[in-house]
Amino acid sequence: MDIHSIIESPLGPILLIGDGSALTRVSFDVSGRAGLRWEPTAFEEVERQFAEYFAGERVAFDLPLATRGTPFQEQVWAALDELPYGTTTTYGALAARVGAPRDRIRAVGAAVGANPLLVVRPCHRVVGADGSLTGYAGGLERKHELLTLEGALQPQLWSVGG
Amino acid sequence: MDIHSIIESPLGPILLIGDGSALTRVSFDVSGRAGLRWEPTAFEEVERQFAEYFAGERVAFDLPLATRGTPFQEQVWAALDELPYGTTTTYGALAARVGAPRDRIRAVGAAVGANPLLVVRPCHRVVGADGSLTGYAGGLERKHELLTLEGALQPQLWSVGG
DNA sequence: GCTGTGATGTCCGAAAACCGCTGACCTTTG
DNA sequence: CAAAGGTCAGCGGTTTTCGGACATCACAGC
Repeated sequence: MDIHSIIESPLGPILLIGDGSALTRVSFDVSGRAGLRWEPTAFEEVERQFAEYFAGERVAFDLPLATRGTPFQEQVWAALDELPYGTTTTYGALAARVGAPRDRIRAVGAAVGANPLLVVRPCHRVVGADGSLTGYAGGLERKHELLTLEGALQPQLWSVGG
Repeated sequence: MDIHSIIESPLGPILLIGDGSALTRVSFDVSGRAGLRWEPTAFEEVERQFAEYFAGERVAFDLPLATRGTPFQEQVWAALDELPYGTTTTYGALAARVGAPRDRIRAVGAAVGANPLLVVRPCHRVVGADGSLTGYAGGLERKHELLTLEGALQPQLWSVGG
């Protein structure tokens, strides 16, 4: 049975789920934790790193992670892990990075959308080809706030995210 | 990763599979153990009880079991566990026992056929309405020998089994 | 008796339908 | 001309649907 905890953040409560030795999910949707054991003490290190991140004092997470996806998803997620703090890239550039032809871009988008580790695995750093914030599991508003925190948004883009 | 072993019996080699704490499969088909760790010492107690059973000195197994099936299958398998040594029942009677109407008898047969724990979970004690041995994952001959060992076969039925 | 046949429930695998955090193109609009 | 909005192609994943296979049994016909 997996364990979970909920921590507070400037963007609202965050649900953390783990398998006892690694983090398996990070979500802004705190529902859907049926059958999980409540064990907040197991997430103290995670909570500390999140606090530092939201304070602008941490640019990368250093935590044991364990996620499971299809080979294609794992490939895309691995590429996500290499996006530096404070930068953005496009779905098209990400596709090129994993060697996917132009016609698989949308599949890449779906894989990004399936990312189970919000914030920690920075899928929020992927934007549309024209710089627009196209989608985010935690809501576009949170994507906007995360990128603002990281200083990745150009002023003129603020109006685009509208 | 699951573990396995193979033991010898009067009916030929038997494949045992376990999850480390319970028995998950017993089969006369020793193929299909790819990716399983060979760990015979973990099955010493199982082997002992099998030896006693085949020597006619044991009428019931007492082992930790762990099998997974659909709710319907679990229901049928639970009924199997209550069939006493040396007796037989019919698919129809078994169906009635789990509260299944006449029209589900064939489904009960399929569930019996999906039993992953041969011998231990005595699916060999289920015969046709007319006493014929209709089917067995280990082959009808072995079903016949098991029932003979248990003294459950009437002399006139020998000819039925062929 | 022996054989053939039909009425059914469950399960599995294959196939198909459907949905997405896209991007390029085209049309419309001001 | 620029910007906004609609359309569409193409792919991976997930869910749904569908068809067939059965460790049956009763009955009819021979």
